[in-house]
Amino acid sequence: MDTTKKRHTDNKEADILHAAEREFLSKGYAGARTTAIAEAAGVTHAMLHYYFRTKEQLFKRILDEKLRLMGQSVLAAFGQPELPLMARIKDGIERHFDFIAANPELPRFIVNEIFAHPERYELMQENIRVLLNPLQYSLQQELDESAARNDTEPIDARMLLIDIISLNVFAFIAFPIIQPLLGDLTADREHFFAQRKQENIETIMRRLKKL
Amino acid sequence: MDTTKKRHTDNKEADILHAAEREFLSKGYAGARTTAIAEAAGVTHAMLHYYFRTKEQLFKRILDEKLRLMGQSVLAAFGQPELPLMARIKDGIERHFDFIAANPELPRFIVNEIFAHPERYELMQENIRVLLNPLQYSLQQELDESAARNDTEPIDARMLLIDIISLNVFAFIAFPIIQPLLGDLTADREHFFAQRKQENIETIMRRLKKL
DNA sequence: ATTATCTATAGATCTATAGATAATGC
DNA sequence: ATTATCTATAGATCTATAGATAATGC
Repeated sequence: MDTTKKRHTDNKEADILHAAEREFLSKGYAGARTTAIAEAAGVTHAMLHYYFRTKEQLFKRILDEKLRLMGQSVLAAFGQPELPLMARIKDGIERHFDFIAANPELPRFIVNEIFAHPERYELMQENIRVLLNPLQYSLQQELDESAARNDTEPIDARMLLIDIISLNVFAFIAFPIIQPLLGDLTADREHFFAQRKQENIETIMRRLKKL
Repeated sequence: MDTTKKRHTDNKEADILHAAEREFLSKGYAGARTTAIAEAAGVTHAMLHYYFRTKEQLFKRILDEKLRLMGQSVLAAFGQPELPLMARIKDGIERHFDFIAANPELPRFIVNEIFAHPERYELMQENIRVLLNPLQYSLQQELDESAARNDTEPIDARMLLIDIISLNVFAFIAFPIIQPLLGDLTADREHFFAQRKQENIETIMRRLKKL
């Protein structure tokens, strides 16, 4: 029947997970329907509870996976130790931007669900901290050394990362709002985001530049 | 009974609107319950439908008001025509930041509900465009003149506004995510956001500075 | 024997309305 | 007479499970 998007495998558990991901990412926990997930997965509704027991447990599987993915994306983006500092940061901005561009629903999903239920986040916090702390410290050390050499402006590595993530993420999150307001600028979606990427690099490079 | 947060007025319609705002802003449309709104407003559930007919209509009242408020906040922030360009932009960043700080739930709410149902946005689009277009054009003109005098770097006004809004909004949206990761930095919430405000001003001023 | 799947339905909400009653404004 | 309010309930979902049946692996 539906050979279009979600061609079902012979693995119903995987089909359910895949359908659940799409449903939860687009509708959020409260808006998602287990019946819709079952239908999209091409299984009867009872199967969903057979494999995952409850809606909450199925959701937790998806959320945890996405949290880990989000943390790793930051790590992967900036973990190019062979490059000199400024090139490494520029490269990191691009990699992180590309990751968000490939997963534009992710930030909204995570931000919302953690806001709605902060307790869902508790178990993952430590994992993500362990993942990101080394990056934070090594980046801070490099920034300090570079500033000591008068190559760049001194800055807190955490503030720099928030700057980068803010610039990279927000345009994707807010696109449905700004698109109708900026018709011509956003008419070509690809081109608009290519411009945003360059703008973000330029903004951060200037933030670090010694004047 | 509950003299704490939502002391009810003698105006039940206003009480319902007030309770609906809190419920919708914190839970979103899908997560909000009309029974919870009625209870918080101290009215019987049927009154909600008497005044607003449906959940959707009540929601639309809140969403439209918030959309208008969000648009006006940008206009109000940057509409200080007596100041020279750079001072005006710096002042605008601060005003806009303070508005978000006073309404930290607003961006998430708007962004989510428009994403979930873009059609809800259609009627308001034109209003907001009319509101913001003059700002965009006058700002662009000033930026062009300033760049022509070699005082600042040339930039598209829309890109600059996206930069500012990204930086100002994202830390509030993502606070529940980053707080546990940056324990010491975010321990004092007020202080953290005061730092963010200065960081955003610095970043944008440097973006515009002629090197 | 165990695992996977289906049908049918319980039980819990949630939105919405019908219809009666009380309050209010001429 | 009109507007505001309450009680009671219809009707629609939605999650979850019970229990039967089919498929699978030794």
